[in-house]
Amino acid sequence: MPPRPATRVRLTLDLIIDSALDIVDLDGLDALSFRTLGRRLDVNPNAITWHVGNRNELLAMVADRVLRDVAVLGPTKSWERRLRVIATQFRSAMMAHPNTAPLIGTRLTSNSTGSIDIIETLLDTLYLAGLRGRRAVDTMNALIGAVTGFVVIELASPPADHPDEWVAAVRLALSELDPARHPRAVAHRALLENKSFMTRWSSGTTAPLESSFTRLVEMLVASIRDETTGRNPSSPPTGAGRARGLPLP
Amino acid sequence: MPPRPATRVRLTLDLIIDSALDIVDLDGLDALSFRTLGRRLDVNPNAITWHVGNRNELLAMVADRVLRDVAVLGPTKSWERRLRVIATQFRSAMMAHPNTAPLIGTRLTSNSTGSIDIIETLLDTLYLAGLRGRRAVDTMNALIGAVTGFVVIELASPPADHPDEWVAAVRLALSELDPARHPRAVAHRALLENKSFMTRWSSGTTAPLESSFTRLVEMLVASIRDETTGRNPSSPPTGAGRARGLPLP
DNA sequence: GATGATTCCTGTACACCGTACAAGGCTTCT
DNA sequence: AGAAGCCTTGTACGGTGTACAGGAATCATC
Repeated sequence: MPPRPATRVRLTLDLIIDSALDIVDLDGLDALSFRTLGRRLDVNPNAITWHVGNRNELLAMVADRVLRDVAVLGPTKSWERRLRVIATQFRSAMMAHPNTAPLIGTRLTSNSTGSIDIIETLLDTLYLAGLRGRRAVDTMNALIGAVTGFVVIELASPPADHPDEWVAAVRLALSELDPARHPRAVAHRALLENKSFMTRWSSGTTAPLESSFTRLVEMLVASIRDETTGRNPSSPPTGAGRARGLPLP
Repeated sequence: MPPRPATRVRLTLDLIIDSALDIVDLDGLDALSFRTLGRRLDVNPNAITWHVGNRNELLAMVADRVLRDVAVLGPTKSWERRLRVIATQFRSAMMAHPNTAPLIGTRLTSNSTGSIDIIETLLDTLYLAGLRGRRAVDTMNALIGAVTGFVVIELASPPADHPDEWVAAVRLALSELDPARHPRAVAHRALLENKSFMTRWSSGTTAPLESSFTRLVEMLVASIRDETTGRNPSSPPTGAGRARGLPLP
């Protein structure tokens, strides 16, 4: 190992955030401290404090970094496709850094510049779909809350303490279901095992709820479409037949 | 103030969880530590450790307590009403203890007994609506994820450090919107101010997104209804049959 | 009722955390 | 060269979770 170089590398906010994100990705949110970060950057922990001011602010910056490139898309596609793209874009961004999910779901703050772009894009898309005014804003909120919320919960992490016995407990509870008390659950058992909220033992990282997520997006899109249909011929709903499960002419 | 009674009050799990929840409700999640809890119960902190084993497990217990009584309803109502009731029930439960939102949104664990009941109720309700098998499970997941996720994010907390200047920053960003770059946002500014994700400065505790939440629930319900009532308003793309606003039996 | 085991609680100790504060080097401008 | 700022280090403090050893209380059993 070479001795420390004569000229120190200057610390940058970008460098700090990148390293912080690396630590979180690798070892989880709890592993991120000024000391670990300082060790990784070969720098006194307080140097980092000087740049970011505060642990909370550091976490906010990390969260912003994760969501940086969501919803920058050209105005090309139909509103349905746009909504789908934005939703999956967001999910992909979070899936790339699953350990940051608690950050996104927990704090109100978010870099104002980026979020305004998202809002603009969403409002414009909903305008395209035929929604106006208060209804458009409410719909946008419903979309944002549902999609981001779903993914945050999908990525919730299992208990770090005694994972194995916890897995065993969940499996046992599922296998011991009483057909008299929980007939529906019994009937769907195979579909529930590790594949549904509350009956899974893996986080979305290793056991993604992909089909449920697209189902959610399709429900939301369909409800907008059905509501505004009649005034908007724009797109012959691509994949609508599959989504709605109806026999199409 | 009377001196400490001769016979100590025995510590109970219930007592511990109640006190923990009190602390969280009053002073937030960060204020909950074994020491504060021990002080409140007039007990050595390690006594609590003995009962709960672990901080994480304590938090899990608190989360379970909050969601204890969700979705225990008679089989009476129509499936639409049932879904609405469950959704609002859940939201009310969380609103009663907003500071626990990060817990619910962050950890995978949940008391298995209670959650099976919720799953049973939901599956049964969706069966009533006409959904079967894999599709029913996916829909259930979509509902759970969307509803709980929405509320968790709605209750996300503002930065505790410098609240005032942060509020000012958000307001400023909103007032400085460039009509050229963000026309839709400008047009809806009044509807956005503190009333939408990313453009609000208060958490859902003081500024609930009520109308957006009911909008979400209605979208989800409508999409199920339109999908399963098929037959009569079907073939949406032709525009002849409006799928919206028809009163249902 | 005495005895022994189990349950419940206290005390102490340790490593780690965020952060406040003083002081030192380095860069850059004058 | 000197001054002024930015950037970094060192030290210290009160707080955290938790491991561990032991004391007290309760209970079961003889």
